[in-house]
Amino acid sequence: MSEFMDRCAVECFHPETVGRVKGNRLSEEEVRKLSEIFKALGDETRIKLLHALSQEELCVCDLSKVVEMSQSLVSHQLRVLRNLRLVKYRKEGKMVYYSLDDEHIINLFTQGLAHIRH
Amino acid sequence: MSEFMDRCAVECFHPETVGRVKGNRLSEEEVRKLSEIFKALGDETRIKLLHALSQEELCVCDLSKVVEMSQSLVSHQLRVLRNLRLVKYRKEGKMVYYSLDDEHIINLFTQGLAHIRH
DNA sequence: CTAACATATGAATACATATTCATATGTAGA
DNA sequence: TCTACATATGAATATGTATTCATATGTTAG
Repeated sequence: MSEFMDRCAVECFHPETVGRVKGNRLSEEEVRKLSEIFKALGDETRIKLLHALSQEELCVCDLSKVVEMSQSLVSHQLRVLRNLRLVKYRKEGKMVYYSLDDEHIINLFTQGLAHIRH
Repeated sequence: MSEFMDRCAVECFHPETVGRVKGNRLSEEEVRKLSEIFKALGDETRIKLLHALSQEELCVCDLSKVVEMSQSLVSHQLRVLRNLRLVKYRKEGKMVYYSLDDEHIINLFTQGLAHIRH
C-alpha cells in the first residue's frame, strides 16, 4: 500500500492480483535469512570450500590446498560459513577440522547444478 | 599443487586426502555458474520478486506494488534475473509480464526454507 | 621457558553492486 | 501528429565485501 500505490494508477494495476500475491509473501525474517544463505553460496571460494567439505571433513591446511587459496583467505571465509551455521568444526591439537553442519546444503548444490545443466 | 604446497609442510598436510578431494572438485565453469545463480538469489529484493513470480505471472507495475519498491529498481533487478534466465517475459501492449523461466528455482527456495527453519 | 606450527583476525584496499534519479524507449489512443 | 502511460536504462552514489598483508592466538614439542 501507500507510497507505491500512487503511480500506474488506471490501466495496469490489478488490485486483486496484487492483493492475492501479497497475501502469500514471505515474512521479512524469512526473506532476510534466505538471502543471507544464498549470499553465502554466491561466492566462488565458498562454493569450492563447501563442495570440498561435502566430500569429507578437512583441516584448514588441507582445505587451502584443495581450493588453492591462502590459509588466511580460507580462514576468513570459513568464519562466514561458521557464522551462518553452514559448517561446524572440531579441534584436535593445533589443527581444526571443518565439516558441513547441515546436509541441506548438499541438496542446494544438487538443485543448483540441475539448473545450470539445463 | 605449486604455490600452496610450500607451507604447512609436515604435520598437517595429508596428500592422499587432498588428492582425493581435489579429484572430485567441480569444474571452474560449474563453480562460476553456481556462484552466479546463488549470487542472484542472495538479495532481498530479488528473493521477493522471485517468490512473487513463483505464485503467478505478473506485470512490472504489479510486481513493484507487491514488493513495495520503485518501478526503476524492479526493472533493474528483473534485468539481472533475465540475464541469468531465471525469469522470462511476454509483452502485451505496453505492458510486460514476467514469470519464472525455470521451476528449479522453486526447489531452491524450498531447500533454503528447510534450512532456515532448522 | 622457547621455538615452530596451525589457525584466526584486524586493517587496508580494491572491486562489485544495490539503489536512486533523471531520462529514454516503445506503445496505444485521440 | 501529440499525449499519456508502462517499462527500460545510463549515470552517480553509497554501501558491501573479497582478498591480501601483517600479526595475534593457541597448541605441541623440546
